Amino acid sequence: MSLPHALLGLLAVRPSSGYELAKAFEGDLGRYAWQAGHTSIYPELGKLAERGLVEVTHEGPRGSRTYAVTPEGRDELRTWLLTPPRQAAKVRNERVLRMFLLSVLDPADALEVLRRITEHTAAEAAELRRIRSDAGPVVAPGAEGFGQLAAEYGLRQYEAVHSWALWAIEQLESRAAAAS
Amino acid sequence: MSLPHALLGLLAVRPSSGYELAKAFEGDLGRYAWQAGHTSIYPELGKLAERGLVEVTHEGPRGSRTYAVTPEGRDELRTWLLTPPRQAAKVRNERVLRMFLLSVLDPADALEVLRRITEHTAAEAAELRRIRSDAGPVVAPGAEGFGQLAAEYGLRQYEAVHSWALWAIEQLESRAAAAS
DNA sequence: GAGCGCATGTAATATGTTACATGATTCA
DNA sequence: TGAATCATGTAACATATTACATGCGCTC
Repeated sequence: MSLPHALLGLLAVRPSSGYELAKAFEGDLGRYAWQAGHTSIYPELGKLAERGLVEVTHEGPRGSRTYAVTPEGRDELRTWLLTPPRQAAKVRNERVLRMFLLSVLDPADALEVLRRITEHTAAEAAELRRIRSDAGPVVAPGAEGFGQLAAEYGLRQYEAVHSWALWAIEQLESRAAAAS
Repeated sequence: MSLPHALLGLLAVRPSSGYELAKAFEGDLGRYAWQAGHTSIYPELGKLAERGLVEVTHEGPRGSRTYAVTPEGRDELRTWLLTPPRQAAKVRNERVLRMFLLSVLDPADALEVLRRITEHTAAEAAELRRIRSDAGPVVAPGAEGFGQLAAEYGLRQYEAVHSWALWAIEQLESRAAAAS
């Protein structure tokens, strides 16, 4: 259960309201690492506050409450990040599941899906490269670290899947040739 | 909710008992794509059987029941695989979450974790390459497709994370140099 | 003042995890 | 015959999703 740590991490970057945290999960975070909706975030913030790991530092308009990590919360987060997970963390990724199950389709269908994957991953990677070159070299020390980490991860991710799909297509085609 | 489709997919490769399916999730599948324990598998098999997507084809010793996909189940699986997910599938991956949150640690701690990541991913990738070369070229057409897909995916995955971690280390070090 | 986005929440339902529970078969 | 593994399941608890619900504040 990593939601509390995800929240501590986001709040360690910048104090935020539950609403802002929910937005964060819709971006790169939810795309590559962890997702959560506001209906799980609000109760979890309550629990973290009870445990003294976060606190409300500001109340704004429309009943908004800005939370920040406490020193205890920062300790907890640091310990969690520095302690290697005892067991290889398991994963839930529907995209990858779909990829693996392609082998049960007949070759024509599988090829069709694999081609879609190569197109999609190429487009996403190109977009990330474009953004990166627009942004220019990273200078601001410490700032924006999070988004940069995510973007570079995403780029390598799409490249890896792209290369995998090309390999899979080649396999399928060479098998088809061998069978004929 | 992808568990039913994961089960249909596994059973489409080969009819199996709930116990065998549970084992499958402990391997590459659970490592890269989707995890599930036996306590969710057994009830789900029951539901799939009720919906007519799988059926018991054999009862063995120790009360074991072998399930197989029905034609309806195969249709359902094919439709699911060929229909692109309307919305970008979200992800739950604790390892990636940990990677992204590294930016909240102080540089010395972050570097330590990043070095561990480079070592770990290099070792895993090397292991996968070793297995691949042991296995020799893939010849059996159709057979073993699943494990091969997973192994090649895993290899590219570890290479991607390795390269990402090296990039992140470089970033951190150049920032440290700029700040001094 | 109408509509949109901000901002928070609860309730019902579904799903997943942990702990508990049982018994058969195989192999040393 | 004792231990390990096969094989299935239930119950209690934790967590996540979906639907519902409310109201403020800003902008046109």
